[in-house]
Amino acid sequence: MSDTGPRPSGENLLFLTDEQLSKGIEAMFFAYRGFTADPDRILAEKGYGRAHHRAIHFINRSPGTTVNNLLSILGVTKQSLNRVLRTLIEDGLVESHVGSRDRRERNLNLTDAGRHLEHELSTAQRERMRGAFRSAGPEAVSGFRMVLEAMMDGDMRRHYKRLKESG
Amino acid sequence: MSDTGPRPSGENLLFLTDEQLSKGIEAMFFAYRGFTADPDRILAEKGYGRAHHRAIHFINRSPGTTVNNLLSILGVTKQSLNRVLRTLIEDGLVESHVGSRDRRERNLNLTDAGRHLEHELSTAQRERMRGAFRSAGPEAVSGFRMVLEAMMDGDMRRHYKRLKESG
DNA sequence: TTGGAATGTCAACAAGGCTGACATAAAGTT
DNA sequence: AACTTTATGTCAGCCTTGTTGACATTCCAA
Repeated sequence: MSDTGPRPSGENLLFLTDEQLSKGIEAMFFAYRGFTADPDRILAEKGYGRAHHRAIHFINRSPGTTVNNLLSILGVTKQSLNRVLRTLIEDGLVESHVGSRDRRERNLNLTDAGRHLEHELSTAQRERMRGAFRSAGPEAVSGFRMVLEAMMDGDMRRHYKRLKESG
Repeated sequence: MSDTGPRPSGENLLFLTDEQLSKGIEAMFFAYRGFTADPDRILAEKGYGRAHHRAIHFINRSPGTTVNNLLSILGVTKQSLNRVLRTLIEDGLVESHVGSRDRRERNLNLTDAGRHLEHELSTAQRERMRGAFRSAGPEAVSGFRMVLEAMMDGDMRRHYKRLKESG
């Protein structure tokens, strides 16, 4: 269970030692820090946190989305999300309108101010991603996405693919 | 700044649209959720959180490490780390010994119980990583690591490489 | 011996998770 | 029409994990 030497996977000739896997784990940990670092700085200036960023990101990505859909993407409780949404609506970054087909629902959209902050955040994060993609090269980018997609839970992969197609 | 069509990078012929970069961003977000899901379940059963996991992981990776080194790897305040370390020491998962060269320092090590929990956590996380690596293939794994390494901040990349070499 | 570094501890606070309970409106079902 | 379910919002309270600030201790080094 915890031998250290290399061994064949038997499936596709991949030799995956615990050591190699641990390096992948540490790579994820350190990279995620970099991934969030730039938006975190911008958010901190304005008194927001990562939770606000996530809400803004996915509302921007699926304009008119409902609270329930956002809940299932973000994987938090409605109380948590509601606290964040309330401040964003109060601050005039997000608009909430009663749904047209189903009036129990709320359709969420960014205001101009919301789109402005979204752009600021996503630009910073994209620049980091662009730098990483450029320095690693196109083949690496494809591998990066394949591994990440394979690492997702089923529900999250569903959301990911849906957004990928719609985008 | 926000045009949508493809455009040349001019450096290595990579065409990186904002859309492609956004997909990379979402891939990171959803994949990180999967990355932490299995350890989170185990930790929750035992009343610990991710902060405990991180401490246990890096103490295991660098036995005898000091508090200061851990602080710089984890990027939190000593008060935050200390709270976590205190519970781990009280629970008998971590040992803290006065340093030999410098007796102001504390050398941190896992106890047998600590190693046991570490193994349980890392096995779960490695299995997820192994599955992702296998399904994506060896070239994808190499690309995955290149992109992640390029995404890190300088300090984190230093820590990452040091651990990679020592491992 | 004095200054600074490494560590630990106390207190207070905030963000952002969580659960549970309850309210309301709208839609669906019988 | 009556009832149930769904979508949302809200209140209260709790936990983890981050923060800052203040202060004590220990001990290396100049």
